[in-house]
Amino acid sequence: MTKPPTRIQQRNRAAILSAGLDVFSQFGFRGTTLDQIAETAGLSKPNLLYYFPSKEAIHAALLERLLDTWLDPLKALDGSGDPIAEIMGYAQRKLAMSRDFPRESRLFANEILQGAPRIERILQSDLKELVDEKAAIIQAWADAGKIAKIDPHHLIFSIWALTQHYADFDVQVRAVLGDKAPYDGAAVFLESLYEKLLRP
Amino acid sequence: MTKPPTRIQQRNRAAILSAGLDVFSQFGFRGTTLDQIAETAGLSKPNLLYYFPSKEAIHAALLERLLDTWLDPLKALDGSGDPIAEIMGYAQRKLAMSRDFPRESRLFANEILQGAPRIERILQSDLKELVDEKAAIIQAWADAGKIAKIDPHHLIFSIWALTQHYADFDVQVRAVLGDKAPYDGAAVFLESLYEKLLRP
DNA sequence: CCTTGTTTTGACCATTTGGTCAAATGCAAG
DNA sequence: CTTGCATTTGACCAAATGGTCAAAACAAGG
Repeated sequence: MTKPPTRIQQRNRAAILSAGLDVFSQFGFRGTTLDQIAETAGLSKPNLLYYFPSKEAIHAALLERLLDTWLDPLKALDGSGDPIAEIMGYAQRKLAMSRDFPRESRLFANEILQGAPRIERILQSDLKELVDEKAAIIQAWADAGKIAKIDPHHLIFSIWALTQHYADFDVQVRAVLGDKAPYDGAAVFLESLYEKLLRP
Repeated sequence: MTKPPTRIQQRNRAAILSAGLDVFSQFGFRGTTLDQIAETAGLSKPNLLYYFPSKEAIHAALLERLLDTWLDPLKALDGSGDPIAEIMGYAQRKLAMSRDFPRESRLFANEILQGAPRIERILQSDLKELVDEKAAIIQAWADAGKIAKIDPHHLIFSIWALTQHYADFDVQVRAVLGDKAPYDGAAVFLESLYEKLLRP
């Protein structure tokens, strides 16, 4: 029986994960040092390693937590709902995740950029399975004439690309937009884009 | 007067830049080691440093070469051409760059993800200027009723996001698509998407 | 084949990095 | 206040890392 974590454990583990998210999402696994995480978390390096056995373990914990929630918006896409509203809702939920959890988005992006060594399996099994399932729903909608005929896989890719872009390329977006806030304009743009793309 | 490079110099500098592109584009600046580059280039580490004075210098040379060509497709967008064909052409050129130069795309993505420390200035000056100029052209087309009324900046972002996604998230795309080739489907999808989005 | 400049390398160095450990400190229940 | 466990830390280590340097190997023209 594992003992329940003390208050100190909860606080420090949370601080480490948040610090790790900060640093890993910016520099990737190999570009991140334990000292960086320790300093960001406000702990000494040996103290870090009292809570997590290794750099790998921190990274793994973050990835696991991420994968748990990352696909929720897609899972929520409901085959019995209104097609256009469902897809639109998915895109907007995903955009909200970019706005509210940009570090998570960048952590994921970094992992994929590096060839996804730690999650390739999951991509090929769980992710592919989920996407294929939802793509079939979208295909059925298209076949029934409820939405326009488009490739459902590329439709899903387009939602990923368009929404994550605002988190992953944040610096570039802000450099180009100056001081204008990105997300309101993005929401309007996406709404209009998918409205026109999906209308049969 | 600087001496012309010998054949050996040309060959080795090219090998180093190609190796650096391989490694930097995968692991980012901090995640990359000189030994990795040296091994990929088939040279010893001191020999590497005979051709480039430092890791920084290799990275800087790559970024400079990249920025030179990266914006060419957008520069080619012609205000006096046919609006829809021009934008469509830009999207397809950009998609071709993702297909033909995925390492360059990932090098850029890595740099932006890390906060663009080495190119933020350029983004804020040159890139913003270019984008604003082309956005004005697109805005004029919209005002004249030649294309639909959409936010030109977000339109440009959408082209970046949709095309670079296939290079930067290559692993994920292939995991989901299985063995189907991504780029033909992507080209068709983009064509249809922008056709519908832009038609007034 | 000799000279001169180019290219390559083995040995080396200081710093950084991931990680260990024994000892010290903090803390809460009895 | 003490005892026992949780927490923290300073000192340390081996390996990796970016980089240097003098000497060796090589190439080409005279």
